[in-house]
Amino acid sequence: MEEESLIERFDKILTSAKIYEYGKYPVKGCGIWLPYGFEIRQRVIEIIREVLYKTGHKEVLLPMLIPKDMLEKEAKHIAGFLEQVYWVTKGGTTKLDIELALRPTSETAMTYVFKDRISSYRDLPLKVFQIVSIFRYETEATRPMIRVREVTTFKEAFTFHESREDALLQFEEAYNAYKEIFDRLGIPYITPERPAWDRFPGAEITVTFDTILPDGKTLQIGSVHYLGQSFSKVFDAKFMKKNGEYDWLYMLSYGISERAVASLIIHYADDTGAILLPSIAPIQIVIVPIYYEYNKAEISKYANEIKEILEIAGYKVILDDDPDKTPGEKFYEWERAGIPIRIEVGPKELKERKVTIATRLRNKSVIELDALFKSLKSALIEMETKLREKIRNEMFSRIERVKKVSDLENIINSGKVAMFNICSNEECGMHVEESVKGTRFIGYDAKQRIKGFCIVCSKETEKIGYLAKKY
RNA sequence: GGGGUCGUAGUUUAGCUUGGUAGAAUGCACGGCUUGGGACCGUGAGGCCCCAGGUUCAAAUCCUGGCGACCCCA
Repeated sequence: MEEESLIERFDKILTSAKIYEYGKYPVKGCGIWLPYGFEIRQRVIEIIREVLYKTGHKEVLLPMLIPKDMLEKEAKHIAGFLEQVYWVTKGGTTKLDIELALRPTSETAMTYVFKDRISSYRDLPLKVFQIVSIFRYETEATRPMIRVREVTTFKEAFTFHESREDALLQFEEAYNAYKEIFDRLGIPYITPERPAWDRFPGAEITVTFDTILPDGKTLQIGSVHYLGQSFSKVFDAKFMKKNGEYDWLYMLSYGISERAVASLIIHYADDTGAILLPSIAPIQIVIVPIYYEYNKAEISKYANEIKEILEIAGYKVILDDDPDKTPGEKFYEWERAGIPIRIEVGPKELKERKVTIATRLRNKSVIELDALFKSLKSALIEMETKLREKIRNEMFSRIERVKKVSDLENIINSGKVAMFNICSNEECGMHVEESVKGTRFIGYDAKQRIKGFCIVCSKETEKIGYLAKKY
């Protein structure tokens, strides 16, 4: 029998935990967020928003339709997207004079809108973002949540600056904001700076956040682009400097999509299903009462009592008192959904004023009701730290240091990402990429420096590069 | 973009080779009995067999095209 692929496994979790439905709605590359998945998505968005608000970004909302001439202004940009744009060509039966694109990304619309709202350096810097659907007619194989034609959750930020230096300072800030977001989400990552041939169309610098999935393939979960003046020049987006001269705006754009949710679910899972970090889980605790006919009322009362005190303490808790399901069935159901803590209360607990606490990692203990808060707190903290550390260690163990080009293939084939010294000569990067089929030179580590010699040309270098298979 | 595998009930699937309009498990509804790790018994609903053509007296089954899913390769 064929081994189950990572994507099939992922899809099963999405389905069995009732997070997301994919492959059923009759439009290729479109998924359905189910209520529970929507809540997880909301939690992720909440964290993204919080970090962006905190760092001075304002939220806006622009139209989804972009006129053809607007989208086509920046030549490299449109060239990069040409084959992936959905076009609205008719209104009813009337053919449109100017065709409208469903936004594949919003650089052009943002530049158009904000050029008239910025007239002086005093208006700068300006930092905005929106969370919207974007559309890309993917020609490659689509995949649930990680390669879709309607990206339903695209957080795209745009910033405008008076100088390259100022924009590059913001680049650092954006990088740090993204670090904070992914750190809080518990998604480990590497941050390569993309080689010239693999940059975002229209960008001068592209740094991405990539996570390495359990099969050794990387998934890009975030990106930061320095756009320079490429968009502001074609839209003639000028501002007046302090000295009275005009200059075009310097711009950045950076994005995160629902791939953040996907990587969470892929990283945090076991054979039973999803495992959610207590800090992310929409529901942290589920109470399962175990009652018999003779004591149903008492158990129910006890369970409700516990629920109330947990709610007052600020936990997100539900009581599953469905009389038609057995406790065992509930155990499995909530474990599949990834709820961190389950509390079981039955006659034994009632009699001694105790509760049973079971974690998603299947540690069970019986404790006094009086000790509930203390035990819960430590159980949640322990889960949170242990899980995060485990996932982080697992991801970094999928990176292998390589010294020779001839070793690359073995490393890649063993399901790992290769890491090596490499110089900034583009040809060396291309050579690495071509040395193992199906791989991409994903770039030069944006931060990490190690003294060594270029894996290709042996020139002395401090740069670190990565070769990987990509999703 | 190229190749492979596949598409039957909400889900997982049998049937396809050798044509005769479909069976199961699970889920769902109702009733009963139950409840400490996916209980059990009974009853019931649920299928344009992915779509469109073609071959045939007859197509889930054979042929062609399309749509969609998964995998591998560029």
